[in-house]
Amino acid sequence: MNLPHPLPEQITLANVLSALGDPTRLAIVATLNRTGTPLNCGRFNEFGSKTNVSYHLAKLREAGITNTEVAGTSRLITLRRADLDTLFPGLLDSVIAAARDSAAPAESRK
Amino acid sequence: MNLPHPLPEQITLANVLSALGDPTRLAIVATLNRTGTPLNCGRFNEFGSKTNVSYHLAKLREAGITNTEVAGTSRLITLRRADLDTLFPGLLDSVIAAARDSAAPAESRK
DNA sequence: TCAATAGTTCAATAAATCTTGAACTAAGGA
DNA sequence: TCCTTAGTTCAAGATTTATTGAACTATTGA
Repeated sequence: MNLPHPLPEQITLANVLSALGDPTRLAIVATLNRTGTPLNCGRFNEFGSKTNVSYHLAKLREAGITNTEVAGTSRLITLRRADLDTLFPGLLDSVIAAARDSAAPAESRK
Repeated sequence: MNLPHPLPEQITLANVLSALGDPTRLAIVATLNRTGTPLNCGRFNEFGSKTNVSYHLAKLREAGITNTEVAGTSRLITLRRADLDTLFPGLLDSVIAAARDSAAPAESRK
C-alpha cells in the first residue's frame, strides 16, 4: 500500500499556504522540523485524536509538504524540504522560524 | 468611517498563511507589491466582482496583511510590510517571490 | 492462528468559506 | 439638490473544512 503524493510540478503555492494556515498542521510541521528525523503518526497524538491527526497529515501530504513512507504498520513522515526549497525558496524556513515563537494549538495548551 | 485592523500582537501566523492561501488574494498581494503604491478596490476588478473583491480585501485586512485607509469614497490599500517583516521575517518576501512565477487566478486567465 | 497495534476510511455533523445579487451608505460633482 | 461613483453589508446558497466515532485494513508478535 502506497499513499499518493503530488509531483513537484503539481505543488501550488496557494495549496501549500492554505495547508500551513492551520495551527494543528503548523505544529506538526514545526515538530517534524525540530526533530529532523522521520516520525510516525503516533508522535502527533498530543495534537488531536488519531482520526483527526490522520486527516491533517493527509492534508499536508496532499499539499506536497510532507512525504509519507509506509513502513510496516507505521508511516514514516518527513518534510519535503528539498522540493519545497526548490519551488518556494525561503518559504519553509520563514514559516518555521515564525512558528517556533508562536503558540501551540489548543490540544497541547491544556 | 474607519475599518478595523488587527494590532500587530493580534496578527497570527496561521491567520496570515490561511489568508494568503487563496489564488485571488495572492494575486491581490502580488499586485500591491508590484505597484508599490496605495491602490483602491477598483484596481482589483479583474480578480472578481466588486462584492467578491470587497470580501477578499476584508479577509486580507482582518488577517493583518493589508492596511485600508478611507479616502473619500475610495479605500487606499497598502501592504503592512513593516509589521509583517517584523513579525514574520522573510515570509512576505518568499511568498511574493514564489507568487511572481506562478499562475494568476481564474478570472484573469481568460 | 490469534490478538494487538498503527493507521485509514467512512458517514455524519457542525462550522467556516466562497460567491452572487440586491440593497445600502457615504462622498463628490454637476 | 440630484445623480453618480466607490465600496460595504446582508441574505442566500453551494462548497469546503474540521471533528468525531465506528468500522475497517494491514502488519507484527505471541
